[in-house]
Amino acid sequence: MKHYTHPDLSDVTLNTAMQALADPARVAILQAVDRSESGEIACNEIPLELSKATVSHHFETLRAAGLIETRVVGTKCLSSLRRKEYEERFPGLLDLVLQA
Amino acid sequence: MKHYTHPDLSDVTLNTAMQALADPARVAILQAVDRSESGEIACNEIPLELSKATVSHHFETLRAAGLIETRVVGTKCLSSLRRKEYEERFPGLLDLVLQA
DNA sequence: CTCATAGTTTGATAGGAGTCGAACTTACGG
DNA sequence: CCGTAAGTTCGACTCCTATCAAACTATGAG
Repeated sequence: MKHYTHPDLSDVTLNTAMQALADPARVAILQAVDRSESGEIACNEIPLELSKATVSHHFETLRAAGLIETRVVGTKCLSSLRRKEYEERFPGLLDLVLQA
Repeated sequence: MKHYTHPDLSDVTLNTAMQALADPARVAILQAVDRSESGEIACNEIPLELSKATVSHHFETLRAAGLIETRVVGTKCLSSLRRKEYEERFPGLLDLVLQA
């Protein structure tokens, strides 16, 4: 379907991270992924009343900020948190937003 | 000159905090305050090439996000970090941006 | 009192970001 | 092979934000 690119976290600046986390919709997505059974979630499983286009855009932003990684499964694409790597890059930050 | 209002940190949302920290100029201001000798800094002592109006606006944003507090001394207004309170409200967050 | 200094306020402007509908692409299922 | 479902891309629109110049306010210095 598409090959997603995931940045090396050493290339992600604090500013990029902050901008990605400065939108309530994106934080809600991260929390939804966190609370999901499998740790993975598809775009259309997001508990937000937003259009497909908008959700897709938010996922792209989160991906570019190194917060999530996405793999293709059939017609779906499942996203999960890059929890461990992110903790090393920005200690405490991800937990802060997940527990908000 | 003016009476500055400082929010109760329990009223500051994570989103407000993130938005305030999502601008490089504001992070630079926080770092400048942090690195200052006295722990306080005036608007015109900021190492940024921005107009007075813009700097004033950034200080207001930081104040509204509970990151700094400002006191009036003569014609100057000196701002300092609300370090301890912020650490209680959003553990690790301020240190993260100061050390970036 | 007068002037210079520090910040704020007020428009005004330009750029960016979130949003959507619609068209497109890819994959699975019958 | 055709239809449906999941995401992406594109173009357009709106709103928010960073920015500045200029006018204003208030304080201290001479």
